[in-house]
Amino acid sequence: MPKESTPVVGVTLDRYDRQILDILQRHGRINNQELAERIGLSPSPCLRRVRALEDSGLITGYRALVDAKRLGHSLTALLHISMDRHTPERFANFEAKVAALPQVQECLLITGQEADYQLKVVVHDMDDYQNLLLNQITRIEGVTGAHSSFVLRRVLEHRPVPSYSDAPY
Amino acid sequence: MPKESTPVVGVTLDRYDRQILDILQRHGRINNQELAERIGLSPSPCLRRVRALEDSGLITGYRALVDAKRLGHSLTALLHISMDRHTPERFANFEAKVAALPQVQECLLITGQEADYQLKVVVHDMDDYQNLLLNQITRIEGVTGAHSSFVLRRVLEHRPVPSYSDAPY
DNA sequence: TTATTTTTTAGCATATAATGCCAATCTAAC
DNA sequence: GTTAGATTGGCATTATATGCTAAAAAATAA
Repeated sequence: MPKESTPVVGVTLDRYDRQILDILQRHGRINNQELAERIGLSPSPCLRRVRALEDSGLITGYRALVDAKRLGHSLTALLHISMDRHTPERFANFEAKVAALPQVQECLLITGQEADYQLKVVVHDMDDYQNLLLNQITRIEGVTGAHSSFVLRRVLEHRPVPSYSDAPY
Repeated sequence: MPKESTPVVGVTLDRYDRQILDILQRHGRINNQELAERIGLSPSPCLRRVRALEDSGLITGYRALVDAKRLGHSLTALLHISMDRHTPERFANFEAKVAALPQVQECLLITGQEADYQLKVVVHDMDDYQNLLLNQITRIEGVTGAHSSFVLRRVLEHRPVPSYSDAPY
């Protein structure tokens, strides 16, 4: 085990792996040759490491980012949802209904007395939002409350998860 | 303009473009040949369209997704921050300070009386969180309040932005 | 420290994919 | 229908990914 390696849950990363993760989180479609150059390895071991990170499940996928506003979705909202009862059935049903709504970008189960879920939704305009909220979301069984915040500006988004080396231990 | 096209702010998309956007948002590293097959075009026009979507700014980038938990970040929190004054200087300073913290995955300026910003942060454990909150974030000039929610489970994440055709108009 | 084992690498050959070009096809307007 | 413009498919070329092997590096044991 190299001295610079980082033992984590089932994975051991050295500085090459950390660099790969960092670069791919910023430039997900970089080709293997340039990635290899940037981390200071030749292409073949570099590719082997990328494949290993994918196979290990540490890299879970790749996504293109699109400009939602330019696609016509000018409104992004955070929706905090409260449920009446905290039973697995209630939750499972809610989650299935929400998963069927393409406007829902994200759904997190969270702690807190004010809400059980936070949804992030994108819609065309306020009319669409009202329709989504009143006709879709609040009609899901068990939903007792909904509180909306609107995103005025996206200051930071899609930032890389820190490598362990960023942490102060 | 083809009959199936979708006029948006400065962009006109037909079904091929919409399919490309949808597929690349799910499989950001798919190769051009397979992408071309899936949308029913030959590779060369397919690639030309992808480049056009990138050049137009509709596709803003690509990201690898990593499993934060397996990287040692077992705690994800949503942090709602209130500011004393809503001046550009206050905001700019806060945003710069927050951008320097690698644990901050996302920072959104939002509406609402309870908070001005929502941060999404990932940390190793509750000790780290406490340290981040008390020693870093609440010490930023102008921060008057912070309220934390913790993410219990990620139900949905990184979903594709709906193509316009998903909308009911 | 030195010898031995194990792991990882670089380089090359081969397979696969991306890119640029052009004739043919399709679309939209007249 | 006819024409003008845009888009496509196929091909040649260039670039990249992948698999293999010998060499190098790292880890382990003596």
